[in-house]
Amino acid sequence: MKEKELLTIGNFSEYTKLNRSTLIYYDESGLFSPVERRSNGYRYYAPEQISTVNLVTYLQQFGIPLKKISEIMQCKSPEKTIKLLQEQKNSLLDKIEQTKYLFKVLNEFLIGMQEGLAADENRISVQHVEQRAIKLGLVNDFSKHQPFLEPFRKFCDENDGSVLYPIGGYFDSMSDFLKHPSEPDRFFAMDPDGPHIMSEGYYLVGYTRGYYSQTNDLPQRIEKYALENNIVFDAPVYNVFLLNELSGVDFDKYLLQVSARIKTPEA
Amino acid sequence: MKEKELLTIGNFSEYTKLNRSTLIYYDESGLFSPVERRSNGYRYYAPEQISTVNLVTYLQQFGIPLKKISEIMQCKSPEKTIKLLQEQKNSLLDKIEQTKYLFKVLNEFLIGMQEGLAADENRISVQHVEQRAIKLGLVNDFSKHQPFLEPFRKFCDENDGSVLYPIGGYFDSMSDFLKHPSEPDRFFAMDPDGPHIMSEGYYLVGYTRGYYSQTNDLPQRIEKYALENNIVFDAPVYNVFLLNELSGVDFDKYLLQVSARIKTPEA
DNA sequence: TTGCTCCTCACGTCACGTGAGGTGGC
DNA sequence: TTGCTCCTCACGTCACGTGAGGTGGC
Repeated sequence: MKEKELLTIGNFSEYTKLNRSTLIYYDESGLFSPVERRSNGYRYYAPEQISTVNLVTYLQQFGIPLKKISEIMQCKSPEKTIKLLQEQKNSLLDKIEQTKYLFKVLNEFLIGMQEGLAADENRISVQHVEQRAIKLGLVNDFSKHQPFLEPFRKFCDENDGSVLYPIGGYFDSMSDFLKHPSEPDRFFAMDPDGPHIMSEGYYLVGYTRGYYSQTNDLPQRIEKYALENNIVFDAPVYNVFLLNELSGVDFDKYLLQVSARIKTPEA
Repeated sequence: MKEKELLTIGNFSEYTKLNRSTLIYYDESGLFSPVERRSNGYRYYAPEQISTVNLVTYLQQFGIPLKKISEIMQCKSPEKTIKLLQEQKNSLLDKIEQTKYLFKVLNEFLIGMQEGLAADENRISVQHVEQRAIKLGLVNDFSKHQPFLEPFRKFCDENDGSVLYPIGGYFDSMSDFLKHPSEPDRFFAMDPDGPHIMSEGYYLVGYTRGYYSQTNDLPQRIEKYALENNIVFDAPVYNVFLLNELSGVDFDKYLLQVSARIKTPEA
């Protein structure tokens, strides 16, 4: 009666949706074995073992490695297990937050790329820009021996090594930008949860192609355009690479967008 | 000047927080290589490559395998990349939902275990139970050759193989439970998002130890207790294993909790 | 010259998946 | 007897981590 209800590995695999090789692996590693092993080596599982192996699958999905799961199921202390599961609860919460964060980063990437692809890159023009949350870094110090590296590293360290949004350069004023266009006063991250804002309003926007930190003659072109069109700069100036490795362009053709805040034009 | 700013693998590893061996692996697999390779085999990275390798790290965290990342960064079609990233956005959303779900499952496990550990398992008693969301399965058919398996499988298939909450047995009435205590009328999952409810009210609650689907003399004990105490059963009856593989008890000592709804006692 | 860094194998790890080649059950 | 299922190796995969043993740079 009981015998008749035992399942071969093939059937058990069907019921549990686990691959044969997975079941064999679990058996060999001592994590989960069939109730019966015949002399010919055949494995036979009891129907109730479906629940048991389901439990293994859950724990695994909670992020617990098989070795630990083995320990748990051998462990004779429920208090220890509860403590471990409590910790796992917290790590699941962390994972949710982390994934939400990654989602927003990905979104920023996409927005940037699409903006870059749609950009009329040879034109300099006044554009109205919506308010946007960002995270400003501390003031950069380019006086050290390695102009680019040290400040950049510091900025990364400020966010203590955690993931960072696409990063751009920030200049307090147009004159700063003109003086040292590849040495921003600060770095900033396009973090939609950031504590600072890139304020809504009118910006003079221009583009140029090149590798990171290359600005070519764009600063001069922007300055000239402003002069010719009676545009008065406000502060600040933002630099962002909209197209880069991701966009299938060559490394010396990355698209830099410069947005310089201006005094509202009398329209 | 430019030369001076190149970084050895050790420095680059420090800046990027990536292990040396990871960088070597990326180089060997053609995913990401240093700008310069000297004749002695030394690798030299440009500071700007920090951004590049950061991008790799992002994509990886989005859940894209390295091989695909390689393709993306070689790919000359931004449209294709955008499409892929859009898909990844959706899969991140799915992952968030899935993790939230797992969090709730884990919580149910913990609640069950703690209830099981705190239970006064030799006593039968009337307990007030709060309302709880659950998911009821379809009506079981135990007439087939494999009494337990077929219905259980069907229940799992109803939720098309997705993760399931701790599962219990549901009986339409006390008489059903007494007639066939190990063949519930339906299965149910302790899904806090489930469409059904285990309604708030008074239940006669008892416990017994044994392997899955073992009820021992608990049905009779409950019946006797009810008779002696003038308790009138309402419907339904719920069976749940509170302590199992997870709790460090032997497999023949799992703790079954039976909760039978009763007519509100005149207190 | 010393000590540190870099190099290249080679092997380990985790959780399986994929055959090859052979036997067993109905 | 046929065809299907089961078995045991052995090797592959993915994304690295960890030495061993040796050379190079300052």
